[in-house]
This record gives sequence, structure tokens and C-alpha cells, in this order.
Amino acid sequence: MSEPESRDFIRQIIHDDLESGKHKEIVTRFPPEPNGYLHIGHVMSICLNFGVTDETDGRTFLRFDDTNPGKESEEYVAAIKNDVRWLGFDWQDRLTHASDYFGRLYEYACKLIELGCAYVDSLSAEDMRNYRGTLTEPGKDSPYRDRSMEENLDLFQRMRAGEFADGEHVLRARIDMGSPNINLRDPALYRIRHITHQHTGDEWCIYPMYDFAHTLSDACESITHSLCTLEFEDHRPLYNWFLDQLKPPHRPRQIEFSRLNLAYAITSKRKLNSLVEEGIVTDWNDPRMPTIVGMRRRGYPAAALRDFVTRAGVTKKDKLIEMGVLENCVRENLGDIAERRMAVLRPLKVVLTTYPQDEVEMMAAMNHPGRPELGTRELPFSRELWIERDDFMEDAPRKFFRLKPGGEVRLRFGYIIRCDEVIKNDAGDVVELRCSHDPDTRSGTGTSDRKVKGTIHWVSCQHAGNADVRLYDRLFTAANPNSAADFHTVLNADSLQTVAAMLEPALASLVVGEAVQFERLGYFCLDSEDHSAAAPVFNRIVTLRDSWAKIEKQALQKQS
RNA sequence: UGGGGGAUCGUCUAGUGGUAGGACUACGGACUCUGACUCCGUUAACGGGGGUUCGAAUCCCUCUCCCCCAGCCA
Repeated sequence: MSEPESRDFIRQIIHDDLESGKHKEIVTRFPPEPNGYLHIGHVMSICLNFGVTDETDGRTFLRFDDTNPGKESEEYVAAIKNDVRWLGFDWQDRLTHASDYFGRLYEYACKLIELGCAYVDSLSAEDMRNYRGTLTEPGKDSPYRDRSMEENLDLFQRMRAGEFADGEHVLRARIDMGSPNINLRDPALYRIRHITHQHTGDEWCIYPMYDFAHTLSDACESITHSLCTLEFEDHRPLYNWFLDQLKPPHRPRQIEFSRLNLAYAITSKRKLNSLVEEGIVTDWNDPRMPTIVGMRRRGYPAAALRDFVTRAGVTKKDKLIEMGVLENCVRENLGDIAERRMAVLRPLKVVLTTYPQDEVEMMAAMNHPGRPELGTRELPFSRELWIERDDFMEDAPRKFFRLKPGGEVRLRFGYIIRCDEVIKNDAGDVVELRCSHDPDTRSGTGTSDRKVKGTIHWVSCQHAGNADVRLYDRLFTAANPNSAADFHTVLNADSLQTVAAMLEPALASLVVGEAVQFERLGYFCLDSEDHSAAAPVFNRIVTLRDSWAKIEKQALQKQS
């Protein structure tokens, strides 16, 4: 029974650490900075950090890395909590902030000074940059590097007491200005910021830097495995240096994995923010955004997102994953659970000349072809119907199985009809079709069992509901917009299209948060922001696979 | 050209000295009252060159390419 299922390299390390007895329990943390919304890349990190502790009965902290007041806010804290919960994870009582540890961090900093491992520098930011050297040249020591321990302690205490202005001094680690690893060239530990912190108010006017705060927050929470992305790989020596000098009771281990990049999407907070600021999208939760709030509003199920990052895997290799993988996960999830409905996105009128003027028949329609237990609903059928414009072609190629002049097609859950006449307006556009139906072919009860190749969907005109349906496409035209010099040059101008659709009556009782399949079209849900009963608004979550579109595309390519 | 990482089908990922496997895509077919779903099949990869070995994706040498780092951001 027990397949030797392959573990990713991090789970392997964790497994080994448990097996060897190095750890009795695994403790991880998801440490977002509350300065923006979470995106698909964070989903990866959340699922990994909470995943490994779910699997091993460990614990995971949700820790807000709030060390840079002014850039961070409680608005984001609330949104992030909501996102993590929605994704299906529970931090229980382990909601923390780096700022919870400011007191202990300050003591650790003092200890570093006492150890001769930190000093107060009074160089300007610009001078500090000049002293740092470059990638190929070593830096040089600050003239303040050899201040006495007593002077450093005094200065640092006065920094804390608010005696100095922003930028006047900074606490730095005393490591090696000649190190080939720039992170070790006396990195800054504390800077002065006379600003109110969203969590600690005015208690502090000095704030710790990421490397220092993060390492020791991990230690304070007895994190066993501190999982982060590849760009922090060359911070690890610094991470370990802090632990070596300060010897906290718990020694966490940092392990890095590669980020998840989604093709045709960006995940830089700065760039996502400019999409919002410049009005290219409506907000962070625009359904085209790769943010968790955006994908949720779009209708992507949390389970599909979890499945997606599992398929992407955990490695150290740079990855750019095709959209199709995500879309496939969404389809797979929704295919099982979404009930089927009928809606016409681009309506074309059909009049059944052979059908009685005032008759209405109720057709039984299956709610899910693979799950009969979901039952059926009644679909009103009448003389005048809407069908999809795309389902009629005047000059149809051989392989076109839908309606064409003189041709026959089945109306799903209805009758087989034949197109007898095409009505056009003065401009020559097709505006209506006159068709006749075969009364012996009613679905289920038909006395004729003859078959036609095509089946199309429809909605009865007099019973149709109206709705705006928003059709989304990728935001960018380039697979890797991150590498474009200016992402504006690779924006997809047609990422949003709104159509006035016709709906079957049962759709009126759909509730926000529930996805349905519009047969032959895709999966849809009500828009959580803009929908109202008076003016329904749907989002297209994802299309169905469409092999006809592929055939058409190939035909077009042959022509050109 | 300092330091740190990484190279397996188009994409993602297994494989740690013994038949290179899976998923997504693509292509072909079966089925179908959703051109969906499902099912079947096909194409398709170890970055290059040396070496060790009966045998190398895996070990050694070497080359090449890609990513990250010079915030008082995280």
C-alpha cells in the first residue's frame, strides 16, 4: 500500500530531520509584509509552509513582517488573513507580528554591540553606498567602525530614545567590508524612523532591518525550517552569522526554493500596483489580476489553486508555468461540482414556423451529465428562441456540425430543427433564422430516434433573463512580461470584453460564490462586486476546451 | 570579468550507477443530445565535450547558457 511516493527536496529534509530525531515537531512560518495583496506566487509559499506542518502534525505561524512602517498598513493585514483563510489554512493562535518581538530584538542588538559585533555608524546613506564597494571591488571600513563598545551602546540607546533625526545614525553589523558576499559587508541592522507604526504606535523610533528581524523572529518562534525564495540564498550566511553570534535557544534553518512564475502574468507588487494606479485594471481584485483576491472574484476555487501549486512542485529551478496548467486545474475542479445551465452570449433569433404561437413546453434538463443525483430542472421551450451567433454559418465548411441553411441541428434538451430561411437587414447582416422543428424528436420522449451530428444550446426568448457577462483574457501578450523593459508595451488591449447575454430562468436563483457551467461555453459565476438582482453581472471563470476553435485556427493558418 | 544558485520532452516534474517515467500541451482516433467530459494511441527530453565503469541523467574534469546580489526595502 505504502507507495514510496517521491518527496520534493524540502519535504525530504523535513522527513530526514524527523526520522533522525533532530526535531520532534516541525514549525514553519508564512511571513508576508503587509504592504500589498497576496498573489499566485504567495499561494505557493502558503501551501508549502502550511502543507508540511499539516502533513507532520506541526505548527505554522502567520507572521506579519512589519518592520518598515510607512509602507505597511492594517488594511493589508486584514486582506492577507482573509486570503490565507480562504485558501483553506488555519494558523489557530499563531498570528504574530515581527513587531511583537521589537523588545527582544532590541536586546539582541545590544548584545551584538557588547560582543563587538555591531556598531553605530554615522555615515550618510550616500557615503555608506560609496563605502560598500561594488560587485567586483571590496568595500572599505567606515571611519566610525572602531567606536568603543560603550560609545556604541550609548549611541544606540540614544537612537532608541529619540535623540537623533532620521538618517543621522544607523546600527550596523561588524562583519567584513571585504567580503565577496555583499550582504556581509557590515549590513544595516537598525535605522531611525520617526513615524507611527501601525501596530506599536509611537513606542519605537528605530526599526530593525529585514535580515536581523527575520532571523531572530524565526528563532523567537522556534521555527525549525524557514522556507523562502531563491533570492535570499546569499542572505543565508548572514542569517547563520546572527545565530552564531547570538546563540538563541532555538536555531532555525533557512532553505530556499524557486519562485513560481505564471506565463502572461506579473507578480511584482510594484507592477501590480501600477496596473491599479494607472487604471489598467479596476482594483487589486480585478478578475484579471493574479492576486488571490482577483482570482477568488474571478471564480477560481481555492482547491484548484492548491492543486495548481502542487503540480508546479518545489525545486530550485526557475520556472515559468503555462496558463493552461492553471486553467486545467480550474476546469477539472469545476467540472465535477458546477451544475450545468444554458445561456446565450451573442444572441441570434430563431423563429420556429412550425411551432404553435402560444405554446410553451417544459423540458427536463439534467443539472450534471455525470451526476444524476443532482437532478433536473425545467427549461421552457417556445416558438421564438435565442441561439449563439457562432452556431450559425451561411457558408459553412464541411466539418461545421451546427446550423446552416437547409441544415439540421439538435437543440439541447429540445427538438431537432432545420434552417429554412435566413433573414437579413439592409446591411446584409443575418438578423433572424426561420426554422422548422421535427415534433417526433423531443428529447427523452421522442418517437424518432434519428440523430444529427450537432447539438447547440438555446434560450426561450419570452422567458430569457438578461445579464452582462464579462469575458476575460490574459492581461499580457508576452509570455514573460516581467522581462519586458516596459510592461505597457506588452499589455493585451482585449483582456476584457463585456457582452449582453440571454439566460435560462433557473439562473435567476444563482447565488454569489456558486459556479455554473454554461453548456458549451465555459464556467461562470456572479461577480461579487457588481452583481445585483436588478442588473446581473457574470464573470467567465474559464472557457471549456474548444476543439472547434482549434480547427478554425488551423484553417486560418492554412489560408495565410 | 566578485559571490551565490540552476540546467531532464514545448511547459512543469520524477529518476541519486542498471529499460528515462508522469502531468499539462500538441497531434491522431473512439465515444457523445455539451466539438465538453471520458477513453485509447502518437510525437517529444538528460545543455556541449571529454573521462571513470560491463553499464552514467546520476560519479570526475571541462566548457556553455540562464537566474540572483552593490536599499537606511522585504
